[in-house]
Amino acid sequence: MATMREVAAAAGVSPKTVSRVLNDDPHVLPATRRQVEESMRALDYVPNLFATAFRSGRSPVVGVAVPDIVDPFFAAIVNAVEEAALAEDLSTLVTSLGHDPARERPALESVLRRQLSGLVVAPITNDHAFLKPWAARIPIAFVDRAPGGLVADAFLQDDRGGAREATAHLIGHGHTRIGFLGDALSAPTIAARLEGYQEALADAGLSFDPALVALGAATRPGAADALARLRATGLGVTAVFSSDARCTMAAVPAITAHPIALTAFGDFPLADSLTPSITVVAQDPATLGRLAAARLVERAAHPGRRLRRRTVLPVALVERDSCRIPA
Amino acid sequence: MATMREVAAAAGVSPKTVSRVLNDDPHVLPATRRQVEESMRALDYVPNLFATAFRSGRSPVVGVAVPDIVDPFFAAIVNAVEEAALAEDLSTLVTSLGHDPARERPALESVLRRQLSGLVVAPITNDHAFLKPWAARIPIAFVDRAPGGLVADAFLQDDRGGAREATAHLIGHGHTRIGFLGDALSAPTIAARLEGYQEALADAGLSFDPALVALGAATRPGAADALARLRATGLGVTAVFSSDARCTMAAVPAITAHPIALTAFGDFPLADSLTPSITVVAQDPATLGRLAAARLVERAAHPGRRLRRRTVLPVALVERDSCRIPA
DNA sequence: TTGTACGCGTTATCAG
DNA sequence: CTGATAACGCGTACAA
Repeated sequence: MATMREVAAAAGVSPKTVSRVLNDDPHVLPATRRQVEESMRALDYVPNLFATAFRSGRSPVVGVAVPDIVDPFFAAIVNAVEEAALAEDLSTLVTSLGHDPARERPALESVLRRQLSGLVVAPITNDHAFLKPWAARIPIAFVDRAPGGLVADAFLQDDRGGAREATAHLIGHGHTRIGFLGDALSAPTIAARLEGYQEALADAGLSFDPALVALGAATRPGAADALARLRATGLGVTAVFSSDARCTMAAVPAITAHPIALTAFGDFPLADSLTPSITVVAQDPATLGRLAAARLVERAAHPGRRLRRRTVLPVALVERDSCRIPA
Repeated sequence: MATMREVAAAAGVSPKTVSRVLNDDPHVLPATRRQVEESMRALDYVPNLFATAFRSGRSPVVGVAVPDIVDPFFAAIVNAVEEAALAEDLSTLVTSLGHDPARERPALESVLRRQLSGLVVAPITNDHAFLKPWAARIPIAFVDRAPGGLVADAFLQDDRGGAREATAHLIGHGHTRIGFLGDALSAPTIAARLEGYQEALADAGLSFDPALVALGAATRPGAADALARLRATGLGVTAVFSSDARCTMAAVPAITAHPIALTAFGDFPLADSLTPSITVVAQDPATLGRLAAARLVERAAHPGRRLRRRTVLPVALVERDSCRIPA
C-alpha cells in the first residue's frame, strides 16, 4: 500500500503534485504528469479512500433504504440504483427498513451518519420531518412513496390512476361488487390506490361499501382470511382488486383454490404462469431506481439547480386471464 | 457536528479522556465519565466515522457480493448478511457481480479497496487466487460456491447429494430416461449437481447419455429450447431434473404448456402454487448468509483461531406435484 | 487516572 | 506550474 508521499518521492515531486495529477488538475506540465503516472504504476499506488473521505467529509457511497430486499419490486430498485452508482464510481450501502414504522427513523439516521453522497429511500412511514437537517447537507430522493413533512425529490408511480384502471377493467368485464385487498392503509401508496378504486366505482355509478375493503392480506393466512371475509359479506362479491404485489402473491393459493376474478397492482415473477395468470398493472421499479440515482448525482453536481421535485411514472395494464373469470 | 475536542473543552477534560469514555476504557473515574457523557449529550456529539476509519484503517462495513440481487436466492443471502451485520453495528455494502466472469475480479477488488471489515461473496468464477493478498488482511467468506485456488471459509449446500436425491426421486416414480436441465457447467455448483444426477442414474443401474444434458436454460427461450432438444433426442425422455432455480423458473411456461415430470434444485416463491406445483430440493440461503456473516465477525475477533473452513448445509426434498406426472 | 504530542493520507491555501 | 505548511478528528505511546 504505497502512499501519495512515496509516489511523490519516487517521481521527485511534492505530494501535492501527485494529488493534482490524480484529480485531473490542468495546472500540471504534461512531462510532470507522465512522470507521476509512471511512479504510480510502478508502486501500484491506490489512493486511500478513507483519507479522501476524511478530508472531504463525504464518502463515495450512496445509500439505498427499502422495506425488504427480498421483495422483487424493491430488489429491482436496489439493483437499478447500484448499477447507476457503479457508473459514477460509487458504492451502494443497502439498508432494510422492515415493516415496523418505528425502525425507519433510527435506521435512516444510522445510514446518514455515514455521510453518504446521497440516499435513495422507499419509506414506510409518512413523517420525514426528522430528515430536514440531513437533507440540507446530502441529497435524498424518495422512490415509490412520497415524503411526508419534507420537501424532497420523489419518483413515484401513478397509484391512483393505476388502481382506477385495474378496477375499471373488472367493471368492464361485468363485475359490480368488487372487493379491495390490501395490507394497511397507513401506507400512502395503498391509500392512493384505494382512492383510485373508489373513483372507478364512482365513474361507473357503483356504490362503495366499506365492507368491501379487506386488509391485513400481506401474508398467506391473512390473505386467505381477507378473501373469506369478502365472500362472507353477503354482498355478492364477484371480483377483487389487489392493491399490492405482496398481497397478490400471498393470495395466490386462496385464489387458485377458489377462483375469483382478479386484477392486481404490481407485476411479479411468474404472475403470467399461474393458473389463472394474473392481470396486473405493472410498475417500473428499475426506472424508479435509475431516475432517483441519477437525480442524486445531479443534485450533487449542481446544488442550486431547480428541478421538478415530483416525477410520476405511468403504469401499464397487462391483461392476462384472472380478470376474465366469470361471476 | 461537534468534535471530540469541543466535547472535551465543555467537560473540562482532554480529548483523550473523551476518547476513553467512548471506547469504554475502564480507566476513567465514574465522575469524569458522567461529566463527559453529559457534555456529549449537550453538544449532540456523534463520533466522526471517517476519522475512526481513517485512523484504524478499517471501516464498520461488511461487503456482500452476489451475482444478482433480484434473484430471490441471493436476495435472501444479502438480507441475512445485512441482518447479522446490523446486530454488530456494521453497514452492508452490496455489489452485483452479474453473470459475466470477467467482471468478478474488478468488482471484488473495487469493494475490497474500501477496506471493509469483511466480505461475503457468492462467486461466479472458479479462480480466486487474486484474492490471496486481500484475504490476508480482511476476512472473506464464500457462500453457495467454494473458492478456487484459495483457502477461505466456505458455506455451501450439499449440491451433489441434493441432485442425487432429486434424480432418485424421479427414478422412484418409474422414470428411466431423465434429462438434465442447466445453464452452464462452468459453475462448480452445477457441475456438482450433474455428478449427483449421474450418481443417481448409476445407483439405479441406468446408463448416462450426454445427449440428456441440455444447457443454456437460464432464460425462457433457452429453457424452452433445451426442453425441446431433450424431447427431440428420440431417447424417450419422460422426466427432467432442473439443476438450478433460475432455469426452473425459466422453464415454467414450457413445462406448463407440455407437462413433463420434473424435480428441481432450489425452491423459489410460488413454486408451490404453479400448475403443476414443483417438487424441489430446498436450499437455505438465509442460513448460508447468517453463518457467513457470523464467521466474518468471529474471524475479526479471533484472527488466529482455527475453524472448520468448509460447512456444508443439508438440503431437503419438498415433494409437490411435478414429480408425479406420468410418462 | 489523566494529559501531551504526534501521526494516519489527503487536500486547501497561499507563497514562490 | 509547483511546493511548503497546516488541518481534518481520532487513537496510540508515553509521560506525569
